Amino acid sequence: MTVTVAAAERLIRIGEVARGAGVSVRAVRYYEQQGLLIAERSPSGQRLYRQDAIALVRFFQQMFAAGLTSRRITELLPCWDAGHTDAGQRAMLRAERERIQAKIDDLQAALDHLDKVIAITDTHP
Amino acid sequence: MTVTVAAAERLIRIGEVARGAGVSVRAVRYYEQQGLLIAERSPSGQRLYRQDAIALVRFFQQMFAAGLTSRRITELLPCWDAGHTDAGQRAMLRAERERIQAKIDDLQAALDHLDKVIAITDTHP
DNA sequence: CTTGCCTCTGACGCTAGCGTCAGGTTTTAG
DNA sequence: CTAAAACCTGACGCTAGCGTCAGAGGCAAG
Repeated sequence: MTVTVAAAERLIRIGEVARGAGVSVRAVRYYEQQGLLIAERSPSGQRLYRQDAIALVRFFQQMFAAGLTSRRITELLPCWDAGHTDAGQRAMLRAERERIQAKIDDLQAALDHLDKVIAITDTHP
Repeated sequence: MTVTVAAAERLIRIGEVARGAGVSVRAVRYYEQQGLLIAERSPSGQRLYRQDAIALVRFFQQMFAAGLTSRRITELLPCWDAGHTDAGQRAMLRAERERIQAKIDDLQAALDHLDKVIAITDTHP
């Protein structure tokens, strides 16, 4: 039989989350407003986060950079921190994966294009 | 001695440009407003383009997808269709190149991240 | 001539992820 | 105790690449 002793995790405030993840405080509040990041509240109303919130915010940034909306991220969060995933969510994961791959290909093509221009302008000053 | 006979190029109207490049008519007008695409005008005021305008619009789309603004594209256009490039423009070209490469790397990291999640949700339904 | 499609010039709307003030409370350092 | 720093809730602003409607003119076909 296993006894779980809750290891009284140290909670951090919004400023620490923001600095830790390299975003603004405003951004973190925005994530909460969008339902991405639920925070506990201190008696006085201040937001309290667990340390892994920092990693989570970094993850949000990465997904934003990949072109996902906050809406999509909320829909996919269950795949992330819970074991529960239904068929629809797995399909969405794959769809986003394909979108990102296509975007990478587009960017690579643009890069090749630019490189050709650079080669011309360098040999042809 | 060479005599150049101007091969009376057939000019096309905005609709044909838009359909050819797969964008909206509104988009083409917007490009003109941003100084990306200069058009002749018919006596009645309609825009007239050369056929290579289609390829140019496709190029704009590619650069937009790569994260360049219309402003940047106008600044870099001289590198493109003229032989004239100064040091500043070549530096900007390289800077944009680096931005795109960094973006590709970020997207690849996001893709790898998503793939790990997909692997977990697939083996762990 | 008129029907129907294309084009024109404004000009306002939209989205998404925040930035940025305003005005007030809370926590912390000295 | 007090001042600074951090936090709170609204709420408006911003950017960029268009979408979209309004109202009016242009152009080939039948």
